[in-house]
Amino acid sequence: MSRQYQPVEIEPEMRRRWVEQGVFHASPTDAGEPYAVMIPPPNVTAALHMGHALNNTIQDVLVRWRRMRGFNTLWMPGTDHAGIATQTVVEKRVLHEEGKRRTDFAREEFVRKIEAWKDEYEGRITDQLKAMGCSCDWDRQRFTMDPICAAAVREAFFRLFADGLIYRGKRLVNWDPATKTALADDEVENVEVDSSFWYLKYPIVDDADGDTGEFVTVATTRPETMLGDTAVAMNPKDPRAAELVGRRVRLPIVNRLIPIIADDYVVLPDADSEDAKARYASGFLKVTPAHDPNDYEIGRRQQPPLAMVNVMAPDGSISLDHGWPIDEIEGRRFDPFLDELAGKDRFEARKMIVRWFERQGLLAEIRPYRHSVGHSYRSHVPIEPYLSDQWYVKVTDDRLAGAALGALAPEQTVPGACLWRGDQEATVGKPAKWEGKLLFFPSRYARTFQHWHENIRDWCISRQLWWGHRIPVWSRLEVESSEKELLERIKASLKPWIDDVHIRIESRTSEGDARSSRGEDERSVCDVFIAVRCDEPELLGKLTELGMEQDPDVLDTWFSSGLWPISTLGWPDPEKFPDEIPEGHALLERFNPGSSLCTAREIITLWVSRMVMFNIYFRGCLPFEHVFIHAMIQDGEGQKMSKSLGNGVDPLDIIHRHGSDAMRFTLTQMTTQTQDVRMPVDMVCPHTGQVFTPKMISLANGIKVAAPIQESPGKPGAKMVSSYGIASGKARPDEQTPAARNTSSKFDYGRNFANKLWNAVRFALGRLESARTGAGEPASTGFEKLGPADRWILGRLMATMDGANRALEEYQFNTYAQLLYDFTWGDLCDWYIEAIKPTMDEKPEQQAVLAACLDVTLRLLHPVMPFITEALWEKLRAVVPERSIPGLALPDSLLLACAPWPTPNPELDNDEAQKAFSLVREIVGAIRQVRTEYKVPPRKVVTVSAQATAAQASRMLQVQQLVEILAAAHCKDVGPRVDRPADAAVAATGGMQIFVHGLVDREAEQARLTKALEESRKNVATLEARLANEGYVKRAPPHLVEQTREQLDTARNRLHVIENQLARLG
RNA sequence: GGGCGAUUAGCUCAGUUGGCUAGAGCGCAUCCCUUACAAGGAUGAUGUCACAGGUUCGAGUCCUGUAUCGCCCA
Repeated sequence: MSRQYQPVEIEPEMRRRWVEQGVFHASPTDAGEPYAVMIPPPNVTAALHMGHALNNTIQDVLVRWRRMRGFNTLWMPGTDHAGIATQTVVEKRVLHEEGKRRTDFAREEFVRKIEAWKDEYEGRITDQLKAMGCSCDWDRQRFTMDPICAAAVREAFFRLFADGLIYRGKRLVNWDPATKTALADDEVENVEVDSSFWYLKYPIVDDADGDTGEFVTVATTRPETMLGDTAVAMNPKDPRAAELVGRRVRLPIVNRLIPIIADDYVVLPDADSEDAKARYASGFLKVTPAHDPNDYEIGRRQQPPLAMVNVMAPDGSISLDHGWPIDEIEGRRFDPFLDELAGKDRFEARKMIVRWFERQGLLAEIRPYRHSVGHSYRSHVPIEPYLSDQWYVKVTDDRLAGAALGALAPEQTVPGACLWRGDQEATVGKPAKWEGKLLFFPSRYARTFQHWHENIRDWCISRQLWWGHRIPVWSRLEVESSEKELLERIKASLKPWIDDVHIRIESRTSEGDARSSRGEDERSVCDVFIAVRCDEPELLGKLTELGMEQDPDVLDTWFSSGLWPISTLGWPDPEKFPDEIPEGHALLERFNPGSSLCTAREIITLWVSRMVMFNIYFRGCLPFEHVFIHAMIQDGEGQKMSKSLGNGVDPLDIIHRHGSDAMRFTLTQMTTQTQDVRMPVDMVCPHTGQVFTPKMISLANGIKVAAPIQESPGKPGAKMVSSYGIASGKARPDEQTPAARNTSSKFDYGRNFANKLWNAVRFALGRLESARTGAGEPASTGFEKLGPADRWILGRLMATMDGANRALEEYQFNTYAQLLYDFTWGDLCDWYIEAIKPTMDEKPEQQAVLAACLDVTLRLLHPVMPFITEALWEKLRAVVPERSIPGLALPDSLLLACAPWPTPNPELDNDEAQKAFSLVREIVGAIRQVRTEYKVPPRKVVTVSAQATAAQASRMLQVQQLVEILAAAHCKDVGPRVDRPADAAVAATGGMQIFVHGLVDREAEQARLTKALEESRKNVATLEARLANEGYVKRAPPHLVEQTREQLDTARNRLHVIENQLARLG
């Protein structure tokens, strides 16, 4: 064994063994209670960073722990296609490298490019996870767009469609004009923006449509949308309302006559209000139902509903071709200025319109205003509320959001809010098996979950993208006098597939449809929608034959990831995939419902919610019962590490320098109940190997990142590319300027620990081996002879086992790591091994205790440090084949990864032994202090004697040998009549006085004792004050008062000793 | 605007029903390459626990308010 732990020398070999033995492969027929964890599928836009390393380390700790405990454990791996994110990344790359846009390619051709990207990154991500030691069932790896997952998506869509939970709606969506797609509410980021309120004057007209010379002044932050105004609203409480409501204004430029209406939503102006909106309000609100969600609602509240006029093209430019009323266009009553506006970008149009109003004398005022504006999380341009046809899932239905609320554990549910009242159909009075079973760790996140579902809105699932699951709906516009006949006709032609299609016919007369105003024969035009659940070519051919076209849009990525816990197991029909899932339905039945989900908090709404709703709806059970929400890893600047920012650290960089176990241990130790860990990142110069802090730059959005190109700190003129440079595409590494790896000194913690463990085992095995070859005595003899140190370490071992179990049970990962660290380093290495060094060769029972300690330590550490423990396990087995000791069964196993998790035996924890060893530590500490202060060389044995009562002396005698070993001392006399030799320094403990002989520096002694005296006096005073407090003595728990009294006795004793000694010196 | 969280040693962070004379790692100081480990050992120094009130015999911990920072939702 090498003197230093070298991770590279063992990690690949250990990985090979696990795979060879099939340790990670779960079979539904295996024994044991099932334990299933579904990986949050990393998206394939980029490689993993430290946040993913944390996420997966935690999962692996849980999974390996359960596996060792005998659970039938499945950890399902896979990746997510991440529709918009991946498509955007590839679009950028293609534009950069080929100078071409997506639209320069055929759809299939471009999708193939994205697939190639996906293959590359799926491979890289898998390699990263494997390098980390993740014990996923790699035989079952899935991808959200592979055939198995695609089948689940089609089935889910089909069922929701058939059940009326998917509908098509012309609604205001969050439209991203840059990527030309709709976004879900949670894909919109709100950003504070400096803008203005513009005050526009609209002329009031009389009954003959002539201007009256009066005006109303509307206040708006978005003047460009005025083209789509269809009303001006006032608060009914506004004193001016009585006179104005019901009259009309002429919309400038457009010359549309629009009514003044009343609606409570309008804010009353109040110059002194605390509410900024009231300070800026004019009392008149321009109502643009097609371009503002609030106006949309106002429009719907009116009777009859207000007209909706869409004034923009999908790219955000002003357009008359996307829902402008046909009669207005034909009538051409508007100002010629409108022709100039057409085709202009919305922000350009804003400026032009403001100037136009100014020229016409219709601009009353401009006031600067700061407010938050929704931006696309992907393209970062402002969102345009936009009227368009989209598919929605009716998640507001009680069967979806309601069920999610019902799943939440009652003890984590805040009462009083609207709650799930039970599924009347399914459960006749009895709660479903999933009700009240969902628990969050830490519990406060249950509230985020609850709040989300109480305020949820229908989920827009269509995305105008090429990369994703194509919406499985075929449609055609039909002209038919009878819907019934139409339905029969279609049914007849699709007869062979009638179970796999669901036909819906919608008349085009639905309210709010702009097309209805074009004067088509309303009663005869209808949309035929056919949802298809299979992908049989004949059926699809038939649909084409019927003139049907498949919806060009794809589904929101979260639709497929919402199905992840069941799609990966083959739902709805695993038997269709005998190659991938030879077990058929058994797999799904065994591992769904699942067990634990580990994720970050921003995913609660995006993903956790949808998995819960879908799993309950489709399978009648939960996807998992526990949700553990872990920290977000930030960079040194306190910014979230993210794939898109490119400020992440590649786990492979850390593994390269520190080893996988070191990384895992450090991350686990960082995982506390509070959130967000800051990780300052350094760079490693590829030219010199030096570690340095990189030069940072600020991006336009204020984010700080490492500059793309960095100078070598050690080699003048030499340069390198930072990981941000690579991720952003701003620099590309070559031979002269290679890529630099990142590192962080945080991981030294784990690396040092791994090295400590390595050396402890290396030393112990060396000694055990030589002992074996000599005597060959069975390990389990001589247990009646166990000394205080042996009994003490066994007690500590039991406490550590117990604590580790409890910590893992409660998802307290840092506690688990800390307990093992303290035991291994503090107890085992610093004290026990040091204590037995001189004696263990002669004592088989001591050898056995040591071997048992090593065995248990390796088992307990395995979930967090799988590589090093597996490697050491092999060596331990070779030297000590039988490691059980009386009271502690430690069954052997070829591989540690599937060795049984040990059970603590309280009988091995002995209070007396703990006390005895405390005494050792106290005396040894006191002697070491004296040694240090007198600069006694470490190896030099000092002579000590002690003045002690008979009882103390007797206790001292029992541990005398340990004291001698650990303090490098020779104990001469202990007893009541032992006096301080003239040349001795005094080490005062709570109980007795210890004299360290041969140290004659009187002044040093005096200084030392004076200092100790002060400390001691302070201590006594504190304790006396506490006991002098009547309230404390009367009301504090008696055992605490008793304890304080004991402490005071000890402290006084010590004080007297010091006083005496000082007096004698003097 | 609503919600959640953070503020503890120079740095990064623990501190689970109030009992603390507030801890760890790194860093710092002194000594030691003692045949497990210098990625190590021994010893030591370092804190108005953000601020202001309150409850209590007792508050880093509970309550109220303030400030600063972060995240989520509208």
